[in-house]
Amino acid sequence: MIRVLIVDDHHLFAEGLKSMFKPVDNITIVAHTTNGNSVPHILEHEPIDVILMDIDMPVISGIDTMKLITSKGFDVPILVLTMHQGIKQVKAALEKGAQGYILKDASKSELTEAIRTTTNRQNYFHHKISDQVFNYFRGEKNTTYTAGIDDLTQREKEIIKLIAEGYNTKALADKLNLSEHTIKTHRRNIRSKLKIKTSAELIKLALEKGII
Amino acid sequence: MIRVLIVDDHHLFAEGLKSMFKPVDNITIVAHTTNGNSVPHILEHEPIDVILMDIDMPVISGIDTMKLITSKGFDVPILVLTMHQGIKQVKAALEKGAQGYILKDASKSELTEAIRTTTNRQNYFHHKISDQVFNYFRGEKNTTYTAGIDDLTQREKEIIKLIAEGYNTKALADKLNLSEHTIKTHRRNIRSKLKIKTSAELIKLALEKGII
DNA sequence: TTAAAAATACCTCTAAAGAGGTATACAGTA
DNA sequence: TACTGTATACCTCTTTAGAGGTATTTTTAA
Repeated sequence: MIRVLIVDDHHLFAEGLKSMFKPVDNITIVAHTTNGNSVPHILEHEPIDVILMDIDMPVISGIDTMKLITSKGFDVPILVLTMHQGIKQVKAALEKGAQGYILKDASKSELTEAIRTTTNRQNYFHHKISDQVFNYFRGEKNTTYTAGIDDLTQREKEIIKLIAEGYNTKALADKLNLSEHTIKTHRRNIRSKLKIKTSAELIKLALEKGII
Repeated sequence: MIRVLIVDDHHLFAEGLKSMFKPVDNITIVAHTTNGNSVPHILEHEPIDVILMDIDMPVISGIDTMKLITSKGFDVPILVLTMHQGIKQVKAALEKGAQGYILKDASKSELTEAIRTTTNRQNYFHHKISDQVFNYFRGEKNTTYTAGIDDLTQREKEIIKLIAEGYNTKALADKLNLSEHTIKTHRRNIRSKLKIKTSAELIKLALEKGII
């Protein structure tokens, strides 16, 4: 019997899945949480074969939850189950070690197959996803997309967070007790590292990549 | 036995609900469609006590589906079941004659109660919704920081998406074949509606609230 | 301990955003 | 019909961001 943990803020969805799987499917939902932060605790007390992970959740995102799980030393295959089919989310999930990616408009049989496949440490990608990934890598020279994000310093990340809150250069200088020149230099370095031109782009990237 | 029709583009969600209700609940999902346009046909051939209606669907929206149902002369109570808790969607649903409104993060018992209540032609509103409606009619400034988001027009949302991609005013004007003046006006209206000052804030809000 | 990385700071200049105003055309609705 | 919301467009003005330099101090890692 495959023991599944669901991490999803939508109760109904989780309850629905719980009811959907019968003993004959050899799949059972043993736990459900709406808060990714509680996942390590669950993993300590309950044997879990695979995690069904939503991405878009209020307290902590699925991506961050995956980071948390890895940092705590757990090694459980994660099947991302979400509505989002954006290439950026897919990529972020892959980078954080997701074993599979399936959309919420999939059928039961597809989900069953996905759970079985990922539990066995094999990759599963819904056809809608794999098509996108294929096209993406076909159109991309080199994956410079994440390039730079890991180069960001703590100070730079701190500034990004404040920019997202609406701080401008002057306000940042006041807040951090720095000169506006310094802030400008930081902002320039950030733009340069991430290869973007506007703060709007910056915040989008930062949110998608979990910098914020 | 309450006979339910689900209109939702997410297969898994519908299948989950189908499995969730047991005979003892006195509720049964007799039909499921992902396309609102097929609802009249289903209603002609199948006795339905209540419709579970999603709002955000690709071919035809839940709101438009409700209009369609009414225009064809059908009189079936509709329980809106969606992720959106924006006052605008709630308002639109109410205007189109929805009997109830419940969110996808509700529990099974809440959904069961909602189905029973709406089937009996009584209104059901999830507490998160009724709170919002109450505040709205009291004329309160949206203390929940969803302020203004539901007031955004399609054009404004389109522009927000492009801003997040790094388009500046001039690039937007080119892309949308508008004058820079028009773009500036749109940007100003967006900032005004969302009560923010920078594009960075805008994108953060937009991503968090699912506008993008 | 020295070299590299990070954080700090200053300079000039142009491009863009933001804040204020007003106004017309058009669609849908009461 | 009149009203409302939306989209469109133009005007001026100030503030901010962005792009290009260079350079010092502090921290961290080799």
